[in-house]
Amino acid sequence: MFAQVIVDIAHSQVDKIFEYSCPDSLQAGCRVKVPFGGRTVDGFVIGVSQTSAYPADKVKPVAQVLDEEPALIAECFTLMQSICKRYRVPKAVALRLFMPSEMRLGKVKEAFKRYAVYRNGEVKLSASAKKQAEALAYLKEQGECEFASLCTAYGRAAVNALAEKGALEIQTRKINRGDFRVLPSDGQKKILTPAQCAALESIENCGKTVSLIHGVTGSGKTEIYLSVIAREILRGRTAIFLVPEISLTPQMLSQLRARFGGAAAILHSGLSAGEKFDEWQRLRSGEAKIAIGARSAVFAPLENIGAIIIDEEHDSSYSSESAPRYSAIEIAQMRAEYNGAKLVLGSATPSVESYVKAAEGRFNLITLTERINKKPLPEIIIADMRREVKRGNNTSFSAALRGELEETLKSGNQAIIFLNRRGYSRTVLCRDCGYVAKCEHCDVTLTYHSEDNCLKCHYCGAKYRMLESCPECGGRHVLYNGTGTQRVVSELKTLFPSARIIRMDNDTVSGKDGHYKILKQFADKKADILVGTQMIAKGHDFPAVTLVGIMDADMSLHFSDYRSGERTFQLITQVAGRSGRAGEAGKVVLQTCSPENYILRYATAYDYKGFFDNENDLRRATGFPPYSLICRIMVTSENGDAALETLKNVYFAIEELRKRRPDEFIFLNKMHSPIKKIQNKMRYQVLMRLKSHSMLERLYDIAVTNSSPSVLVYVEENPVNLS
DNA sequence: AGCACGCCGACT
DNA sequence: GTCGGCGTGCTC
Repeated sequence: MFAQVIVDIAHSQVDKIFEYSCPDSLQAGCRVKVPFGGRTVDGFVIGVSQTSAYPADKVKPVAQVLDEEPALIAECFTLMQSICKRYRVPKAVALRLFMPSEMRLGKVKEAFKRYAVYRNGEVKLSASAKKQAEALAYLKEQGECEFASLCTAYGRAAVNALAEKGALEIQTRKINRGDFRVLPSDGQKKILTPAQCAALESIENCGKTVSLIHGVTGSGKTEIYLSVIAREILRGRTAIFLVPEISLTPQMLSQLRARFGGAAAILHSGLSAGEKFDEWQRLRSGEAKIAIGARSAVFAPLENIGAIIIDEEHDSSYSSESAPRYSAIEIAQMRAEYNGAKLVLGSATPSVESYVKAAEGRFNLITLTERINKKPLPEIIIADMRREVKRGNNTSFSAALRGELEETLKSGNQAIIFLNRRGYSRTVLCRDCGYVAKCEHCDVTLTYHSEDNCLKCHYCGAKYRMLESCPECGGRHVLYNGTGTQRVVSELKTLFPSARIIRMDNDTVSGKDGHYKILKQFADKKADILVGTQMIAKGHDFPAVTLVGIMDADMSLHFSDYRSGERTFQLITQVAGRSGRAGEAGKVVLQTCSPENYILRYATAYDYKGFFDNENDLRRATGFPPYSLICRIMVTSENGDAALETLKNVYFAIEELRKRRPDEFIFLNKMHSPIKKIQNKMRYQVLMRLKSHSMLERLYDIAVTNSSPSVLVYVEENPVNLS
C-alpha cells in the first residue's frame, strides 16, 4: 500500500503530496513520521492507494504510524482544499487547524490512572496483616477506589500484597482531564415564547443554510440556540457553539452544562494541554456531541454536524488576526454546507456585512423585538461635554453622571463606568519644543503609568524611565493629556470618598482567570463601582447594576476607520445592556462632544434598523465594504531597505494588475503603516479599495511570491485595525 | 523548512 | 594545502 502524505512543514516549496509505502492497515487521516530529505518529519496521511504514481525505487516506507485511529475526519480534506484556495496557505498550515497544537507536537498523550477494584474477600490473610485487612474491608465497602489514594491510606505494601493474593485487581484506565463536571440537568423544560417557537420553526424550514437572529438584549436568543442544538442531538447529529473569546463566561457554560452535561465539550484557551487533549478526544470519539468554544472551536472534530451557532456574530474575535487569517463565520458556512447543517448567527447588533446579506435574502432573517421580561431597555441620557466645559467643569464627569452616581450609591446599587483607553493615557510632551516620547522599537507614543512612575509602550510592553526634562531641548515643562481608567478612578475617589471602586483593564487583569476574578468580586457586591475598558462590555450579567456611564463615546467614533460608526453603535448597545437587567430599570449616561451625531442618536433610541439603513446607504454611496473590499498588503522586515524594496515590487505587480482591470480599483497607494515600526520591524503597506473580490487570488499570489524569510508579506481583508 | 552539495577567501 | 562562508536545489 501507498500513503499520500502532506509533510508538516509550513512552506510553499514542500506544499505538495509525497508518497510513501505503508502497512495495509494505515488509514487516511492518521498522522505519521516519514523520512524526508535525510531527516524525519511529521506528516498527515490524506489518502491511501494500491498503486503509486512515483517511481517505485524512490518511494520510502513510512517510519512510524502515530495514530491508531485517524485524527482527521474525512471533512478535513475538503475543508483543507477550501481553506488553501481561500486564504492561500500551505496545506500543512490548513491541516494544523484541525487539532490542538499541543497535541500536534506530540507533547500530550492520554492520561491514565490506576484503580483498585474489589474482587474477592475470601482470601486468607495472615493474622498480623492488619493493614491488609483494613484496606480490604474499606475496598469491599467502596467496591473500588483510586490505587494511589488506597496506597496513601493503607501503605503500598499492603495494597500490593492484596493484589498478589487476588483480593483486588489493579486496573489502568484512561482518565479525563477535561474540566467537565456533569451537573444534573435542571429538568425544567423551558417553555418557549411564541416568538422563540417561530424562530425555531423558521431556522428549520426557511430553506436557507444561514439564519441571522437579530434580537435585542434579553430577547431570549440563548434559549433558541439551546433548542436548536437539542433538536439536532435528538436527531443523532452533533453541534458547534461559538462564543467570543471574552464572553466565555461561567453563566453561559453552566447553562450549557445544565442542559447537555457531559455531551458538551469545552475548548478554550484556559485549559491545560492535557484537558484540551481530552476534550478534543471526547469529541473525536463521539462521546461528546457538542463543541463549545471561541473561534478555533469551529474546527472541532465532529462528524455529522446538524447545527453551528455563532453568538455575538458581529464580534471581531471571529476573525483571526494572525496567519492563517480565517473568518470563523466563513469556515462555519463551509462546514454547514458540507454537512447539510444549519448555521445560526445571532446578535443584538449584527455586523453590517451580515445584515446586508440578510436584507438581500441570502440569509434567513429572524427579528426578535420583545424582551422576554417585557421590561423596557435602559434609558440613555446624553451629556454634552462641550457644555460642561463651558460651564467650567473640567473634571471627567458631567453633572448628569455625577448626579446619577450619587443616586445609585445612595440606593445601594452598583454602577459601571466604561471608557475606551487604558492606563492614564498620558503622554509626555515637551511644552517648549513639542517633543513627544516614543517607543524605540515601535514608533508609538508612550503612555505614562503613575503606579510605577514610568513610561510604557502599549504595543510591545517596553518600559522606560519617566523623563525629568526634555531630551531634545532640556525644557522642564513636560505635560500630559487624556483620560484613562486610573484618572477616572482617582477623580471618583475624590467625588465619592466612601464608594468602593474596582478598576479593570489590561494592567489590573493578569493571568487566565484575571478577569473572571475581578468580575466575580463585583458580582458579589464587594464594590460599588466598576471602572473599565472594552473588556467589561461583554459577558457578565450584574443584577444590581442600575447605572452605566460611558465616558468618552467619541473616542471610537472619530477613529479613522470606516467601521468606527458601526463599532460605536455596537459598543454603546452592548454596554447599555449591562444596566438594569434584573430588579430596577437601568439608566445609561453617555458623555460626548458630538451629541448630534447620527450614530449616537440611533444608539440612544435602540434603533438598529435606523442605524443600519443609514450606515448601509452611506457605505453604498461611498463605496465601502460590503460594497467594496478594503485590502491591505503588509510588508514587514527588520531590514528597512529590504522592506522598501519588496514594497516597490509588490506595488509594481499590483500596478500591472490595475492596468489590466482599471475599473476594479477604487483606490491604490503605497505608504508607511500608521505605526512605522513594531518590535523593531519596519512596516510598509499597500492599501487598496477594490470593487469586488475578483482580484483577491492574484493579490494573495503577489504576497506569497514576494514573501521571503527576511521580509514578511501578507494580505489583510477589511482589516479591523489599520495600525 | 532543513540539509546537502558546491564553489571561492583566510588559516592550522 | 585545508576549513568554512552561505548561494541553489531537493526532499516521495
